[in-house]
Amino acid sequence: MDHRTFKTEINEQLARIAKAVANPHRLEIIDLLAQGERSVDALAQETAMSVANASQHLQALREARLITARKEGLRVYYRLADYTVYRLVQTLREIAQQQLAEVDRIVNTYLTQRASMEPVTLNELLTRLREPGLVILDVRPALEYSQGHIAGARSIPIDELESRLHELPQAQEIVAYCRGEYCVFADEAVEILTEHGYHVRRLQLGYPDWKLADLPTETE
Amino acid sequence: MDHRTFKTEINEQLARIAKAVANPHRLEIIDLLAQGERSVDALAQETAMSVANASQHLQALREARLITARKEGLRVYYRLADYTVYRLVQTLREIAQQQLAEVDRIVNTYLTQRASMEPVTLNELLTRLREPGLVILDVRPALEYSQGHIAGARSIPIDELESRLHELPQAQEIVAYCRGEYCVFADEAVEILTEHGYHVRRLQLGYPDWKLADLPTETE
DNA sequence: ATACTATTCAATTAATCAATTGAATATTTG
DNA sequence: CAAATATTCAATTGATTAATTGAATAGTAT
Repeated sequence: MDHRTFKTEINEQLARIAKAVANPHRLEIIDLLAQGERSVDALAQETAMSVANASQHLQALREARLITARKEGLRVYYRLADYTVYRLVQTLREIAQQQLAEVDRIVNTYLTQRASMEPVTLNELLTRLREPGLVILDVRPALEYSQGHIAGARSIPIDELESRLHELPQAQEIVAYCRGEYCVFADEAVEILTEHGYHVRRLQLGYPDWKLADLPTETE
Repeated sequence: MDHRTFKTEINEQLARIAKAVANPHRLEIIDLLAQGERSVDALAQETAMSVANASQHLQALREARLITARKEGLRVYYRLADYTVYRLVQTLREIAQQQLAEVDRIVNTYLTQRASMEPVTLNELLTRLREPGLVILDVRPALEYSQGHIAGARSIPIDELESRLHELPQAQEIVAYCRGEYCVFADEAVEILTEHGYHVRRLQLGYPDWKLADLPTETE
């Protein structure tokens, strides 16, 4: 029994997964794929990378079996190999938040309104899902909403919010959410809605966290 | 509001944590530190690295704020900066097991008896903690046992087990555990004890998983 | 058939990472 | 004090990673 070799080989497999996510672009790609399947050029655009570079990063994730692909015509669509792959991002996020002062500094620098907003926890929203006076507002792009969203949520993509305010009843409380803890769409929605006199709060996490917690979702 | 920059900076911090654990030696170091604080030369020995190399890897973990150090005389002792850092290893392990066929292949190659042994889950052991006929056997080195162990466990380090069999009542059921899912001490203990007619099963995970689940622990 | 398009592949270059080496630093002992 | 020791530091070397570039491949439309 060669323990040393066993240990080494096992830890090499664990490191293989860690290496695959040890790059900021690849983390962002996983985050986007957790919203729903995406083509290479869509991912490239969203992450401000060249198609060739995005493709290389996707091959790295694929080598580690974290994503899978299907081809349709000219396009290749990627998705998470298993939804639990998103747990890698979650755990990294939680540990980084806990251990790195830089995370707070970055959040406080860019999201200056967050300190004054009490977010809604997943659990709180779960208990209020059937509340008649509550609007759950998904401000991600409509495609993402249709691929999966919190049960009962309605969709107004952030870039349409200003022009579609009239669709939202001012008497109701709104919980806005988007892609995850570091997605800014919901922060922007809270700002806009607050300026227009709405009672609105941001959901603390995002759709992938909700889904991964096996809470009620819908697709369109 | 520069979303692109915010996204990039946040993901760089997440990647910083991932990079720190994206090395097999560093994963093993975290695993060992989860058993309790350790000096550099002890870590170097256990991981079959030079002291200089171990020290370099420790500096990498330290840069990512995953470990902390205290000095005592000539020696520097390292520990996890927070016990939840072990969650990185747990998550990587779970995703690797789920996504990489290589993990099963490696385990089946080196731990050939595992397929025929039904392990005890943490939950099952928790419900049986006060069972009078059950012996919980910690087969890690005695130092690790003293730094922290499952409440009510007794210690016989694996390298002393053959010579101390007489201390174990053959009429009782034994649950053996060690450092974690890929620690082989408990497998070896099961083999030895089974050969000698004991009724013994391995705990599925190890002490750090037990501790991280906030289940009852003791120190000596 | 040609032209266009989405993606991958492979090569190149620069940056980063890992192991080793030996010196430097700090502590302990006789 | 000198000698021994545990660890870190810094430099070197070789390996790996990331971005870019342009060619190759496969699919679609005319």
